[in-house]
Amino acid sequence: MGRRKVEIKRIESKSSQQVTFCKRRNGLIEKARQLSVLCESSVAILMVSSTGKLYSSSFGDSMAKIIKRYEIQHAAALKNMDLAEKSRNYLSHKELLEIVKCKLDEANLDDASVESLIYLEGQFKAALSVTRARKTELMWELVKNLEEKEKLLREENHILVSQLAKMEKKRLPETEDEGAMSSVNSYGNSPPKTLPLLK
Amino acid sequence: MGRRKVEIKRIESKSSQQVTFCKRRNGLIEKARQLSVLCESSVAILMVSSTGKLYSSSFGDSMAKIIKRYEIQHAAALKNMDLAEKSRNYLSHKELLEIVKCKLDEANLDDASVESLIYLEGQFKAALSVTRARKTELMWELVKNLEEKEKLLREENHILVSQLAKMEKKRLPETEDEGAMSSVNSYGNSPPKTLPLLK
DNA sequence: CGATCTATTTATAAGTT
DNA sequence: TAACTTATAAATAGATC
Repeated sequence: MGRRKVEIKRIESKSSQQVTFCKRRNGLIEKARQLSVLCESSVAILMVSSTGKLYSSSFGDSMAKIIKRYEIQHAAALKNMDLAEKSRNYLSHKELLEIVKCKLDEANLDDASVESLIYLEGQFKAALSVTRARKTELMWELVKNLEEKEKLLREENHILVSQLAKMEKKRLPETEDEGAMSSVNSYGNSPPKTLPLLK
Repeated sequence: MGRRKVEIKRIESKSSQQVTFCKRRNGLIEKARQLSVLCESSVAILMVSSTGKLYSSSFGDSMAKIIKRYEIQHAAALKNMDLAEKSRNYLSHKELLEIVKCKLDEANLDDASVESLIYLEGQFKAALSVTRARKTELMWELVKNLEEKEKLLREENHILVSQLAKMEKKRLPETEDEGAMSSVNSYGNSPPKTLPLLK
């Protein structure tokens, strides 16, 4: 669209290239703006000229947000893998980085303010440990249950031992044998069929 | 450039909006490609539709490289600002990381390790996971121990109940009382002082 | 719906200042 | 060199299939 048709191939003349870059760069940005407005969408454009200069613009959301969005999407495939496991399997720097970025983004979608890297680290660890914390919690419940059972069983045992000792004494009153089973408390004579302890 | 002029403002009809998004998105991408080829430059475009779907394309360099370029540049602009002030101004974690990376660069870590901070963080997290795994492991040991104890205590109980039953019978041979404690196996007459079960 | 067509608008290459 | 002009290519809105 100009005085004559141009082939889409490298422009040899550096100055023409520069002019065209400038014109088309502006055109691209305007098109992006229009797309954003017309279609209620976010658009980000990054351009690096042949001389290495960077141009960027975004519409709708901020550049940071759009890029973050991209990275979340991009890392989505990796995010569910267990970090430690990946580590053990000799993850490359790049892959590990992807996972880490993803986790950070997950932990930080609302752009909360931060004061230090330690805070960030804390956020990160917290996010990481939610699932594990639940697992630990359940395990603790299990352990406590078992400990309770153990205590009850020991009590029951103790009572039984006492009863046995008493009966032994009745049968053989001369025995002075005591030791570990020296009973403390006595119960009624009828042997308990089952102590109402376990389930 | 169509049958009639359109104002650049939100398209009300969702379906028209969708059609326009699709057409102009393709147009934008083609323009980006042309700019890249004509002017030997790199161009990246990210678009998020109103329905939240992400579209991206890049020409020249890879998306990752272009974004990294942007982030480094962006961080460079931030690196001289006061950290605390930036914090107050709702710096995102990502931006903070950029600053830190910059600082690391300044501190002249060699160029290849621009990402070393994030990498280290990843490593750190991996280490954390390992620690958690160890904790879990120990907990499982604990659980298994407790379960073993429980089993042994139940056995012991069972034996004690049997013994009591036998003695009861000896004293009151006429009793036909049985029930839950009806014993199965018998032991020697001497009551066990302590069964060698626990610790 | 999505692809294709075409009347128009828009972008821009080259020319001009 | 950059800004303005203009002839023309390209993009696309709405229609049609």
